[in-house]
Parts: sequence; structure tokens; C-alpha cells
Amino acid sequence: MTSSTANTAKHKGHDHPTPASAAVVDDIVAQLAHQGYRDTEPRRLVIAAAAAQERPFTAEELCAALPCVGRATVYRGLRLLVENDQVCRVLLEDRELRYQLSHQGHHHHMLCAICGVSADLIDCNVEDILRAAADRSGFRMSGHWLEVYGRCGECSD
Amino acid sequence: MTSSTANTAKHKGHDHPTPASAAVVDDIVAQLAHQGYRDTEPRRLVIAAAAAQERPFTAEELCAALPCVGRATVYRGLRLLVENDQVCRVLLEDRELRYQLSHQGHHHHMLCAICGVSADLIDCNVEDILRAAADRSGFRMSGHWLEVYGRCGECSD
DNA sequence: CGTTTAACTGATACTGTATATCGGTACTTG
DNA sequence: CAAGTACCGATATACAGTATCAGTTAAACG
Repeated sequence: MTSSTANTAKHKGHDHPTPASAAVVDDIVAQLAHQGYRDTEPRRLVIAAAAAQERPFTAEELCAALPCVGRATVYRGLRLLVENDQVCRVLLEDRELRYQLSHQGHHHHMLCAICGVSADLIDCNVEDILRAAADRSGFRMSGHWLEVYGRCGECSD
Repeated sequence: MTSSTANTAKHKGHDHPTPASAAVVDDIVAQLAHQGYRDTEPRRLVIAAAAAQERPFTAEELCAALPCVGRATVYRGLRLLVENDQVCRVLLEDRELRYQLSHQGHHHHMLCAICGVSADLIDCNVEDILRAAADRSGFRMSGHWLEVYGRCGECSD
């Protein structure tokens, strides 16, 4: 059921900590190149590290995972990826900001308060409902922020 | 109760910047007293200043509005009010945290990106929908964060 | 190829928000 | 009135995220 973050398509090989992530990195780098952004080593490292995460991660966690990449570069890289919809931002209950590879298209997340895993919210037409409710108050909705917290199946037992 | 000495006049008139807000302050202070919190001058000032705001405000704005109250006291006061559901926290699109007097009961806000005004989202059963969608993914929902952004009626013209 | 140049990097300084600390103050209860 | 404790405010601290800027490098250009 809509497993967590990684849209794992691990065919390729059983090499190292980076199964299909190398392809993911190439893909993202290609998209960025198409927009005029350069293909640099530090940037690839940031993308690869982000892709290697199993669940939503913080910018600082990425920095720690990439001691050879400057802090500013990690933040810049994340920002770039968010702006290009390759990474989406996730907000925890305590307002801590985390990131995770985006599964393209707009959606929302359910976050497990125990293990931190994230699942995409599907089959949910909240936006239409919100827009309608806003209309009723004379508001024209242009955006929203929605996060759902709870316990995933495994942590509910 | 026992509004003690600092019991300001309670004209129901619509004259000054603090019309019914004196009553609001008394009410909140009474609720706090009921929980063992003291009735102090700085705390009343914080509550009064919060009640005087027309739209969601930041902690720093309160600090600026209360130069004679210590920063820490303002932050402490706000936290206390949030914990007791007298004030609720509002999150802007850029993750800036604001506050506003709570209208009791759980609800969500629509925030105008232009003038910053806030309106309560009513007649909206998002929570049931979210819970159902979560269930479908094996999640047990325990909480959520939801803010809606857009333009209010006045700013839409 | 080498040259050029603009994007990029990383060390560091800085900003803004929020909390922790701590000596001193002031309610409140006996 | 004495004592215990919540409370206050000045300040220090923690932290996330951004700005700065000199040096580096990808990539286009000739």
C-alpha cells in the first residue's frame, strides 16, 4: 500500500548503498541541466544523499551525511530541488522542516510520529472541499499547507 | 475570578482601542487562575495586547508593542496561552509563526496573503475525510496541520 | 584544444526566532 | 510576618537558515 518515500524500482544491480539512485541522480541532474543549471560534483552528492534517505530528512542531517560538502551548498542544493519540484518539504508537528524526494504532482503526506516514515495521501479530494469552504467565506484560495500526523501500520501494533 | 485590584472598567461601549477586550482579559485571567496561574501585571499586558490585535501577529510584534515587558515574558505568556487553547498558532506560507485569539473549539484558518486577515474555516469536514484517507493507507491519524492561503473578499477586488 | 566567463563552491559572518539561565521580585498561604 | 514558589526581566545561548565574497570550475566559445 503506497509504500513510503522511495518509489523503489530497484532492478539494475545490487552494487552499493546506491541501487537505482544513480539513475535517479542522473535524471534529476538532466532536468536541472535542461533549465540551465550546471552538473557539479557537490550538487550530485547532495542529490544522491537525498535520494538515499529512507524517510524525510532535515537539511542538517544531509550536512552531517556530507561532511565534504559545505553547509551553504547543501542548503542551496535543497532549495533548488524544492523549487524544481524534485524534492518536497514536509512539516513536522513541532514545525521542524524536513525534505523528501517528490513523487511528482501535488499531494500530501501522512507522517508517522513514531518511526518518522512518510506515506502519500491519495484518493483525497481535500482541496476541492477546502476551496469550496473558502468560497463560502468569500475567500479565493490560492494555496494551502497540509500535513497529517499519526501512526503508520507497523507502529500501530 | 476575584478580578482583584487591576479590574479595569468594563463599559460595553465601542469607544476605545479596547472595547470588550477588558472583559476578554478578565475572562482569560480567570481561566488561568483556575489552573493555578497567577494574576500578574505583565501577563495581563500580554493578554490585552494579544486581544487588541486585529489580525494574526508575531511574538516579536507583541514584544514591540510592549516595550515595558521583557521579551522572555512575552514568549512565556504566549506559550501559556497556546497551551490553554486561548490563543492558537497560525502558520504562514513562509513558515512564519503567528498567533491569534482562539475562538474555542478546533478549527482551521484561511489567511489573506495580501492584508493578512484571518477567517475561520467553517462547515468543512476535512478531518473526517483525512482520517478516512489515512485509514485506507493503514495510518491511524492523531493530528494534523492545515492552513489555507488566498485572498479575502476585500483584497480580491 | 585553450580562453573566457558566469555559475558555482565553501568558509565564515550574520540574522532572526526561540529557549535556558539566574538573581531578584512579588504573590499567597499559613 | 515568614516562607515557599511562581514569576519577572536581562542576558546568554542554541539553532536554522541566509548573505557575503574570494577562489574554483563547468561549459560555451573561438
